[in-house]
Amino acid sequence: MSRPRAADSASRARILRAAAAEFAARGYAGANVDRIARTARLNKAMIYYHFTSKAALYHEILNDMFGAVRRQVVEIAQSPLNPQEKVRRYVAAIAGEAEARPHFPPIWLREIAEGGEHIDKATVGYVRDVLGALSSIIDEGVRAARFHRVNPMVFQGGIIAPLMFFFATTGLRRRLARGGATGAADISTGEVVAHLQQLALAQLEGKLT
Amino acid sequence: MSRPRAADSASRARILRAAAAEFAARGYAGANVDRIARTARLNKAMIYYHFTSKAALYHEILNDMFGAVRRQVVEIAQSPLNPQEKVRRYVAAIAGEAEARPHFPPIWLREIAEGGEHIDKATVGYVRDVLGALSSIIDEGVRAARFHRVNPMVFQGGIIAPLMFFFATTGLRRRLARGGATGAADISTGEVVAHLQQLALAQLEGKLT
DNA sequence: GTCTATAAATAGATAGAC
DNA sequence: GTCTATCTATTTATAGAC
Repeated sequence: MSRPRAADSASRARILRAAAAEFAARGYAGANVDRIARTARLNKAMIYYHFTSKAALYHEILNDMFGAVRRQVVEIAQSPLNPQEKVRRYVAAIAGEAEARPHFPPIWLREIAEGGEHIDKATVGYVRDVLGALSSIIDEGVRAARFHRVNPMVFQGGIIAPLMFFFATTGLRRRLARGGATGAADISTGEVVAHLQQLALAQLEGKLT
Repeated sequence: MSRPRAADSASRARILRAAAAEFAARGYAGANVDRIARTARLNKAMIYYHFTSKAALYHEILNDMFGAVRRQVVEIAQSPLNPQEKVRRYVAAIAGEAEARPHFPPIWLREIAEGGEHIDKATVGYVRDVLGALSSIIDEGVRAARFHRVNPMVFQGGIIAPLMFFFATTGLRRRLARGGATGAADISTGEVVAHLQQLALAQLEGKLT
């Protein structure tokens, strides 16, 4: 049998963990396969035993991220909750999946910066489904006369971009605070999520005008 | 005299333009000095004639970006406008400087992703001043009993992150639209700026609760 | 100021032993 | 499954001619 046993999967998992950290810290081009191997307490050849290439390794990490978000968001959209509650959970779900993966926010930010250079068809599908689920939640609220119609892309950007910004800047904000910047210090995840939930609902309920 | 004449400055400027585009597209680690030289219609040696290193070249671009934002924002904070108008102009100023430099949003997003790895003391100073100016605008509004007090960092993140997201995703959004995503198509800069101005003021004026 | 040529280091990927 | 050794290509940086 060629299927990996427990010990094999363990080293494969170590590679994935090490690679996620490396891609997050240095980006795709800056990531070093040899360093990934050392972090995983293995050698370079093992990476090419488990994965076809540096690119394939990266895609696996990318699709785990976007796949996890899609799963959560589609489930929320199909649930029997009311539209307001769905929006709150939508925000919390993205925050939750990002917080569960320290590499998520940096990799997400870099992909946006590259214009989605490494985004393959599978990833495009995930993003399409996430935006589709969001659209259906908004539609449901509009039909129930509780929401105003908003552009899903503008709405989504207003939520996910600040979220990724805050998760990714934890270290930088500390540094800025030491450099004399006001109010850059620690803000809790809960505060930011609550704030963005409120902001999201205020937009949908037309409280801005 | 060793000061460059017109022709010299022209090639220096071409290097800076080419480098900005390269760093934006591929990130610091991914940027290739030889490709920068070719884009600038020069050769690699000329880059090391005008700049001490790849890192020095990058810092010059970074500090031009953050310096421009600081100049604008400090001027707005010190102007005799009312606090609401200052907030509107604050949002528009960041959008304006970003739009004037196509490399600005991608480089900004990448720096956030790296936790400000390439941010030197000069850059930290710029960011500190920008947050300081924002804080003074908020304080002014609070004293005039027009604004509620908000955390400047949370507030700033809610504005600049969506702005950079939208500028950086122009190409990607078209691709997602072709891939079947709803509402991902073209949204104008004016719309996004107006939306974020409204969102900013709604927060400060306590319209969210 | 601008070029060619090259040094010196680094990195993705593979061969082949165990 | 795991390793060492190595090939090959790329890349930052510099020497030196014009």
